[in-house]
Amino acid sequence: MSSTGPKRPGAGDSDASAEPAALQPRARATRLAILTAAAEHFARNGYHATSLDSVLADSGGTKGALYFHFASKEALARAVIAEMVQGWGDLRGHISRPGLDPLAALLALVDEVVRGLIEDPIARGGTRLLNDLPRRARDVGGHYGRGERDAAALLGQAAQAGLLRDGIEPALVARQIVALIAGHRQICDAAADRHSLRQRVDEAWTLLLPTIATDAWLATWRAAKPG
Amino acid sequence: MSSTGPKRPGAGDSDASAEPAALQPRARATRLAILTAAAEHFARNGYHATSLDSVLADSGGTKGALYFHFASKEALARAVIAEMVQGWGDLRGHISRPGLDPLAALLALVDEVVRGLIEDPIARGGTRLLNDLPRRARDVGGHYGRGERDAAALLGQAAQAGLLRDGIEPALVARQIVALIAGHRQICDAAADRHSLRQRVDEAWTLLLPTIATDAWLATWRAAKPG
DNA sequence: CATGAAACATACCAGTGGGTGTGTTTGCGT
DNA sequence: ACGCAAACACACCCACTGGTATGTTTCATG
Repeated sequence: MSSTGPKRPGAGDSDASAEPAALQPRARATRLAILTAAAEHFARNGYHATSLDSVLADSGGTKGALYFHFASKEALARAVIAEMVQGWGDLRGHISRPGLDPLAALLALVDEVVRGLIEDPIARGGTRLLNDLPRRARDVGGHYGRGERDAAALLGQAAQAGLLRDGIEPALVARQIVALIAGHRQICDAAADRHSLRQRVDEAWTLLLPTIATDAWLATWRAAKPG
Repeated sequence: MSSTGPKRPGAGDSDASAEPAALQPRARATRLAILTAAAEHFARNGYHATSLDSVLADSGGTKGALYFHFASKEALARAVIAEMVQGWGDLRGHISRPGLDPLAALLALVDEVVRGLIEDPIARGGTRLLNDLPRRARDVGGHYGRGERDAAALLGQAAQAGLLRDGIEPALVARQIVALIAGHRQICDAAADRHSLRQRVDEAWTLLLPTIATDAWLATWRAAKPG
């Protein structure tokens, strides 16, 4: 009971992601192992159906290691989401290439997101947690809203660059794109066939792009895309 | 242990929905009360976070009543899904009005589905269960696939009636429509604002319909729709 | 090499929740 | 009225799980 013990990073105050950044390399490795194993279990069985014991069995860690790094199961889940969000943030810089118009950048961004939703356990677990976590524990609507704003920003730049048809509202289209991805991911997940996500999103683009983009942009795009 | 007891409808064989249809009116009432309360809890907290004690407290029933009608918690959840699916089946007949072209019928069908996703606890709980239920317990991809086939059928009729533009593939568009609805529902649910679902789906139509429907159909549609 | 904190390991606890066994009421046929 | 099954009520069980308390190892630092 005495508070003479060391202030453990996970059991600290109530902020979501402290990340003391003073972790020894071994600690970072075990933390990542637990986080990844947890994300995989969350992606497969959801939040409540995932037991910490099973996660620890897969990760090779123990209860002590877990509760040293994370204050609770909920904090562990939030850490998975935070890791996913950070990955999406890093993705922005990874996309920007010179000579890439805003619309093509949006295409590339979505492609990377889809890639993560298929391959990356963190992204797969995180997206599922957005719906499985109890309401108070998830930043309500914040993550989807951010995706919508990011897409709307790129679409706004595309509109100013004259790449979009007249009357196309960036915010509206952005909402549809995010919903499309979320919906297809959900359907693929329900069918246990997440690899078909790429094809479904490609089909969505073939239907959506002629609606929003100018003929000139479509011509250059069709000329540039493989196949 | 002796098998002299009555064969209880829920605890019967392994088929999903026996529905003995010989239930006394009181039994049907309690069954529906439990089913509805369970659907509400499933919709709010998901499958695993829902305790049978809490739904029984809400429904007024007891463990005895529950396990008389349903063999297990999983069977209860499957019954909610089955009820939702049956409601969607009945919806087909409820839509068909004379003088309604296939495309308008699709619009009406989607509108009724959206209405159910906002108001009907069975539909709200059932859709959530499609993702929360363990994989073996949910008809993998069957329900979404059926929605896609239904939409594709109506779009096929619309194409044959000359209501769609050239080059529009019914199956492809149907997949996008189902994904759109599923995605928007998911986003609205995450934001705890399910009433905005109608507006979001309306926005999707304003973006999608000009792409797939002929100008003639759009003219009559814009003339007929309120507002 | 001593020392204290960081980074784990292990045994254990207490609440919870799905499921069961048995008793009790309701309703229907005769 | 009587019997019997349907339809429920209630007490109980126990496996499981998140969390904790305490002991043990690793590592940086002087």
